[in-house]
Amino acid sequence: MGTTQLESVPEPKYWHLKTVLSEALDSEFSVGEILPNERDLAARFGVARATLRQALEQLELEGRLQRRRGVGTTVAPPRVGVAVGTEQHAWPGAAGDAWQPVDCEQTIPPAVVAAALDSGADEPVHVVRRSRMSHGQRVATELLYIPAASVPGLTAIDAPSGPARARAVLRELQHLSQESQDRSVELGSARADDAKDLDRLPGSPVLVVTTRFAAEGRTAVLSVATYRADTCRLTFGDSTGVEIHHDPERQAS
Amino acid sequence: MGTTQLESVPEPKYWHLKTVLSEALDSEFSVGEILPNERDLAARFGVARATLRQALEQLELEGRLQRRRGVGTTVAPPRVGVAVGTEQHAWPGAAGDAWQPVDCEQTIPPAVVAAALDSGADEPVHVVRRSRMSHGQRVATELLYIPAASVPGLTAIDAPSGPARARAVLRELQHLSQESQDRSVELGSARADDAKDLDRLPGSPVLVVTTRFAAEGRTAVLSVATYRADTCRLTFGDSTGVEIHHDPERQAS
DNA sequence: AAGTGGTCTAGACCACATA
DNA sequence: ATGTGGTCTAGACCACTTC
Repeated sequence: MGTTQLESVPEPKYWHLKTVLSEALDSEFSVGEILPNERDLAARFGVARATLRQALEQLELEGRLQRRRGVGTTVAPPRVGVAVGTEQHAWPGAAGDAWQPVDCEQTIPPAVVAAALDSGADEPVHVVRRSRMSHGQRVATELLYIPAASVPGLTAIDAPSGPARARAVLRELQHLSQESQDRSVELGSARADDAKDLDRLPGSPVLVVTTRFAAEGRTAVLSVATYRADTCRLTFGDSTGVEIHHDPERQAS
Repeated sequence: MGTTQLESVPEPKYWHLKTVLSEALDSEFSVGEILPNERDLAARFGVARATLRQALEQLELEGRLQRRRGVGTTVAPPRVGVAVGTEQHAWPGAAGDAWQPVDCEQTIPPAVVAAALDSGADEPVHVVRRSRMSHGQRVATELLYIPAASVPGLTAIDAPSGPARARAVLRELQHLSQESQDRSVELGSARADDAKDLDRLPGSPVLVVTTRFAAEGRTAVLSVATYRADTCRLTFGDSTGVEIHHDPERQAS
């Protein structure tokens, strides 16, 4: 065929825009620098603001940009690696883990959680809330579901709620001997309360890490940890993790 | 306070819409069923189509819906758990792994990859492309970057490219003795070629699993695997993984 | 040809942060 | 008060699948 292949599959404007912006970020901007506002940027590229926003959204999803209402759009630092797989046979709350107890209450868990705990559906459990900092920033919140059977020695002498209670529950947990732990990671969107903790808007993308700790043949603890997907790279395994980000579309030649 | 708290923080329409739809999906629809089209749905809820789409986008992100251009919107099955952390000290291509070699070529890697391989920036490497099926569906594509030094016994007698070549490279890899492997997981958006492999549109959310395999004190293989974030739940560790999805916003009472 | 989801426009108003 | 990003509208046209 002697004919020239001219854009038989024209790429969407926002996609092209994203590529252009991405290259500009690499070459002309430095971390923390603020970009022109959306209206100006849209005008500069000759597109509607909604189209420009579609490109910005993807760049934010990829961790290249950070947008804050009322403030502006800034160039994001590279994602921070947060270790998830380390403490192999330790319980939550073991010495030196990265989490900070926030609160604790005793309630009936959601149906899906009760099922995973294979406890009765109406059985109340301890729910410990913790948060995790990294590089001076809140990167995750966690809910720990702990059946009463997992902390038999727990007394009522401590405060019925609050950080002190949370620490008491976790302390009691250390007495169990752990058999195994299963972990899974999936994409989710932040619930209202998690979003608030993470300083994001509700619905922002998060990585949900669900861990089930087993002891004495049953599920002793269920942890649901919610990490900011825009700023976090979850690392597993032996060492500190690889650092590969935003693969350029084309290979260097 | 005797006053009634009336929506001092009114939630966005699309957020409320998402909640309503989510509940409808739980109670009134079954997996695979097709929803009314976007124009009808928008009219039914009295919102603009763009607003309705914002709700649908989030539900798709959470793996509750599947949308296909020209076809319609269907209720998605629960996410499939795909094991990522199993073969602890095995190389890619070891007997019984879940991957299928697709192609192989020898090129200069992107700069970020070259850096992670700590090889010279202009050093060509073998790039093996593989794909992974699960439950009859393509769930991931992978690029393996393998420096020539990692496969010293490789001969040129096989085809210079194609699946046969890929298998030859992987076979050669098994001779090395592995020291460690690091893994990390982060959110990304599908590049054009990956999107095609995964039967998604470019830019759709993916989970990028980067694994570095070490041998003889250096990086022997770098794997960048791209999983469909809408359909996959990545599982690690001892067993098959927990199954918790779409936590209802409020706890059961 | 008809129907679907995907892209795009040119506006408007709102919530939030900052000065 | 001003400026930012976030939400929302009512259209239009395009790409794709199916009939």
